[in-house]
Amino acid sequence: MIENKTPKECLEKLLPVRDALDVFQGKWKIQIISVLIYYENCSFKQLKEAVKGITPKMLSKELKDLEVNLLVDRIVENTRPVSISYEITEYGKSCTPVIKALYNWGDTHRKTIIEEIEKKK
Amino acid sequence: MIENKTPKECLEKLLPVRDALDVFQGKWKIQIISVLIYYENCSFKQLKEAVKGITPKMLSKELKDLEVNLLVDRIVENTRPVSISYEITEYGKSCTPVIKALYNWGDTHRKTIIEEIEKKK
DNA sequence: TATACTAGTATCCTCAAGTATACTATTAAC
DNA sequence: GTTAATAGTATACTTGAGGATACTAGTATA
Repeated sequence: MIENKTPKECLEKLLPVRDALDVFQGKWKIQIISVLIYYENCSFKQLKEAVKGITPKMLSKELKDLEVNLLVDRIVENTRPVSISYEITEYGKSCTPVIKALYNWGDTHRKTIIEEIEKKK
Repeated sequence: MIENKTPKECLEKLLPVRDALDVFQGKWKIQIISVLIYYENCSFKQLKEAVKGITPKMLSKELKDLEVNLLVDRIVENTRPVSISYEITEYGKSCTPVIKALYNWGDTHRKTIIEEIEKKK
């Protein structure tokens, strides 16, 4: 432990991280946001297909959570039949750096793990 | 949905994100890594205090997971009594951009939420 | 009228994450 | 030999995330 670093400062650095983790908690939210940033908007069905393995129940629940946090809009268009689309909000797009960081790390991590396995052979 | 964007490309962009999420899953790992990046190394007790709310059982389990993923080292020093410290590995430091992105987002998010509440008054 | 598609909801279930609390081994200091 | 500190482990429990499956409402189309 480095002595000039204080528990107080450590806690202060941790608080915003905890806030972010609260919002992104779980297996699906970041994935849904990623897909919506990629496509800008898409239907329930398209989301369900893009986020592999998610059940309609979870997708529905997670979308509601994301709406509450102002990251996603649910748009009902008055066509016939009504078409519903989910859009990333401007605010939702602010998640891009988080997703990019996760992408880069995940990409490197996969390569690192493969290297480790090769070494052990 | 933007037509020139393909489900295939979308999936490719999502895969590394999923890999990262797998490793960071849960309420505690990112927080532990954050603290260890801040302090570089610290004892079990210091970690327990820095990561507010974590129980020794969870901390112990999460540290083992992080060791398996090569992000953290458990160092036993042959002093008397033996002192044990947890260190972030060089590889573990590669999480820094992820944590910074989460920090920045969480910081902004808190301000955004406060603004929203003010608006509604 | 029957079939099919979209956008979900309803129900039941499992399991792992996380909590609460107590306890242990080792050593030091008094 | 008693108290205290560190580094955990043990046990019992709860809860919610997530999974599996089936179902519904609304509309279109053949």
